[in-house]
Amino acid sequence: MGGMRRAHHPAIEELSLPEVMAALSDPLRIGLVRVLADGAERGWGELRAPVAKSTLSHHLRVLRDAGVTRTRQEGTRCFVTLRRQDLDERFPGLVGAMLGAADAEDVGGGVHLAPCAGSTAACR
Amino acid sequence: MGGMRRAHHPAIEELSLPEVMAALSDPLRIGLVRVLADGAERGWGELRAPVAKSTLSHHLRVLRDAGVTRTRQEGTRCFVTLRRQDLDERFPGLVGAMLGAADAEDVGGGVHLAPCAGSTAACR
DNA sequence: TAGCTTGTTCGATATTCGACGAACAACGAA
DNA sequence: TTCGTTGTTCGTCGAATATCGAACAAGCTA
Repeated sequence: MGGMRRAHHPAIEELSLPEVMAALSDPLRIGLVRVLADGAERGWGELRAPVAKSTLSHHLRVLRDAGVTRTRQEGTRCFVTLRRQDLDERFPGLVGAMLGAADAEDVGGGVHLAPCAGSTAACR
Repeated sequence: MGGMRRAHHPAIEELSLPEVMAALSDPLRIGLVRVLADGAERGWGELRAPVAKSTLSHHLRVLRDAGVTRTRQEGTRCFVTLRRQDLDERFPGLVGAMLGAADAEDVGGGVHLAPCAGSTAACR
């Protein structure tokens, strides 16, 4: 894909509380985190949100730079996961509390997974 | 004091997760919340932060508008409290987790209380 | 090699945010 | 009434953010 020379993923000790809070203060990004909350790895293209492709890319970058998600590249496509364990280690309970509140009021409900034409392993 | 016609305090049901997260994503504001974390009401003038008075007022307004703090006016001065109970009711565990993380890395350490020349009831 | 797919990056806007000093308003005190 | 105190609001600036469409780059595929 594009100029993604190598996505930077901050180490656990580099996670910054204000930066993580800021990353989690946008409805769309909260929606993305909710979609990833079950711990499963999701394909970039599986993610659906009511914004342009470049905007979605931007938000995923903010989450990645803050250390909230991890992006793995395989061939020409990307897979995203929530860094739940790292976050819980550094900021115990924070993500869980945020997710609980977000679910309760359906924050970022516009984000969801592609209808995933229920075939075999196509949807991972 | 100034044009503060009537500070608006959102009701519990009006609290917005993204807005609260945003309010808690600034180091200085996190510092203010930490200072108020013991539940005690603090005088505005007691609060010390390495910014201009107008900037401090701005940050306190952001916290108030988001529903994080409550401001009470008595005569010519203001008293601020953390709306811990309301926040916990709406977003269980969120503030606690944030405070735990903030304490661990001393986020907003530049904010503190005035040396409070240890007299009688002068402090509060 | 030529083309297709998949994300990223590049401008270009429009908006918001943090910070400051100065002016202002409300209240108590002299 | 005239001050002094206490915060808020205003106007301004530079930096950051959200969004979009277009261009681009890296890897499959034909």
